[in-house]
Amino acid sequence: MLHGLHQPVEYTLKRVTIIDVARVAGVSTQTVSRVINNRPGMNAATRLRVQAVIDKLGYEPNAVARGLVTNRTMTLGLVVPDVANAFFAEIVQGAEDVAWQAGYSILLCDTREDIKREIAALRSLRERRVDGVIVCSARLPNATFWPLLEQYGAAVVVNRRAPADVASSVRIDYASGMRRAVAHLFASGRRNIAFLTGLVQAFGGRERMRGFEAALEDAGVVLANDRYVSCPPTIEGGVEAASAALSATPDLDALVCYNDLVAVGALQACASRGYRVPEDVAVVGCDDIPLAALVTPSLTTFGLSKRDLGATAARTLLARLQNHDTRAEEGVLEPSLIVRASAP
Amino acid sequence: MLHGLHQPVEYTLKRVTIIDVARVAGVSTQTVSRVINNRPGMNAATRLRVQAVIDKLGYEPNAVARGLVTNRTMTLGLVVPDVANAFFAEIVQGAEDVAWQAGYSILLCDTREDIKREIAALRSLRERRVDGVIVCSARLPNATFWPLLEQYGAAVVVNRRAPADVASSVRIDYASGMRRAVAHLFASGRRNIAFLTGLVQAFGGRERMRGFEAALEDAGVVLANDRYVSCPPTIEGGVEAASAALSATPDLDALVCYNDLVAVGALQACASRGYRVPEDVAVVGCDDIPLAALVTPSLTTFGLSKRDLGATAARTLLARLQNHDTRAEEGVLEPSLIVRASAP
DNA sequence: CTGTTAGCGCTTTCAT
DNA sequence: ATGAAAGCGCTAACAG
Repeated sequence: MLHGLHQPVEYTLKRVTIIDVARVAGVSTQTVSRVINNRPGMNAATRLRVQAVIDKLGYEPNAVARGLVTNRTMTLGLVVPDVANAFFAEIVQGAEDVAWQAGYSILLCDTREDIKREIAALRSLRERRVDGVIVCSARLPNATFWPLLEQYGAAVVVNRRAPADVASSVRIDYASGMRRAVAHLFASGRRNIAFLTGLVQAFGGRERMRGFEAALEDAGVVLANDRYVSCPPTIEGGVEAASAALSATPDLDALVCYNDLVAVGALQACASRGYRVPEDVAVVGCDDIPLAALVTPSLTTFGLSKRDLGATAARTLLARLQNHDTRAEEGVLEPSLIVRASAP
Repeated sequence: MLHGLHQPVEYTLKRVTIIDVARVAGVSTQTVSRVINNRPGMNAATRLRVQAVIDKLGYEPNAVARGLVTNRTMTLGLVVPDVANAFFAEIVQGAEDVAWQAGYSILLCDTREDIKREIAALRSLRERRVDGVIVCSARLPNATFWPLLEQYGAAVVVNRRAPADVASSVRIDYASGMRRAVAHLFASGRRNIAFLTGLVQAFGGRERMRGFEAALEDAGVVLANDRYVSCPPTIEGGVEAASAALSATPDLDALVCYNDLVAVGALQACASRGYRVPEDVAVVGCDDIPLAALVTPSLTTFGLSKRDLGATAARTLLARLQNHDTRAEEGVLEPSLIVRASAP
């Protein structure tokens, strides 16, 4: 085959390597390596000459080859159950931002709330040799979750507890937030309250329950069992649970909701049954998603920046990576109460 | 150093390699490689024996080493301007899902609407040797965008045109959607309309404008210049632009909006100025984001599943990768008109 | 059906 | 301040 004559562009073009640069610059590959890694102790003129060749040839370091020898990929795994959910999308954004600033990239796995896929994702990320992982997983039982995390040199779980030898943890203090939200209700004279609990098996659900009961105890209030209604954490779930609660106790004066979606559903149920919010019934949500400010009446809720949560998780992971630090951190972030029209 | 006696667990544990498996199983590394890659034409007993050793040792293939030799990382780059925006979050989810099913992982870059970061992301993904990229970029000018894409063997751009030798393209037919939405307005007797255009420099803005003008021409309607009001693509932008339009033309009977956020803003402006929607003024949005169904009155809009859009982009990219196919594809997806209360 | 040899592109270690 | 040699863990190409 004759070279250079009407040769078609190859589909997989051979890329410029460190060897090409070294040859053209008349130095060893080692010297080129020193330049691209910005290592000190080099003749300034040599560095400039090599850099010029790099630019001329359009050389780009191969991160895969580098990863093989250094055993670091500068990549973090991020596992979320549903990126289309604004809650997780913002966590992703916060984590990606911090990682990016530190030179790390994010391998994203959306498990679609599927436990099988969560397990598979954790395995795939290990094969890809990520330097660490951030995992948002509410459903996987500890007994299978923790051994999976232990295989990582560095892991951070979000909104869940983990033993210090397994992973670091960054979470919202739902208990405290819920306690203050319910206290706010009592302070404004509400007594006849019900709790739309969501599904209580997960960490966040249990924490909210703890906070709710702490607030009751603070106020010396005791509630019948039918004031607790479990429901899917969705608008539809909220509609149904609120309807059930109002049927059981028609003179209810407040609905405490698992999250803002449930609260929006509660708003709709109140409207369709002729209850005015907040005059007849106060409604409080949880998480402070963007929608909370946009519905009518706007929602009293508590929460914090999910972007901060993701950023904190990433910073925790990077600290562990960069300090070659083995001890786990526990970050518990305090949410703030946002008082709007639904429970003034 | 004595081995095995109170030896502390190393921070970076030496992992099991294909060589370890080969030695324990009493075969060559090649045979192990054949097993982990499921290659046909092997003695079934050998395969089983090797597999048993793999399981016992907990061997996990090193994707980095594999990537170095095969020149394929089974990783796709995905660049979006803002994952916290539901529009892009759903695209990410659709793309991730398709990629995952095909055994590919997603390296996510959120550029935060920053052109510099977009360029840097495209470079970083190249260094990481992704097999292809999906890029959502509205702002980067063609003159800098296209050369960047050309460096990739396979690229897909979303909601933007690209020359066939640069990238494939998957986009929503905004022009057609807008044309039908405006026709719907005319059909219900509206004549006195204004267009809150967003910022027109980007592809989507120009396409919407094309569709809007086509609808005018279809109906034989001519509009004064002050019926076009540009605005940021946000709720606040919509409030201001709608206010301006209603001040300029108090007897307006319809507002066509760049997207649903602008339309929500228009709704708020109408309410605060005493216009009833849809009795006095009809409002139509674009994109059909989840919020569109939740506001009061609910929003007439057009759009399609963003998840599908992302999935289509990923499928287009994978087809190119898997068929070693060099030719670009053009996917133009037709949005559907969703008639709700704001423009019945 | 299985083994041997070579090498992917880079950094590490040790010389010079 | 620079270079030479070795090897990271794996697969491709060929041989047997």
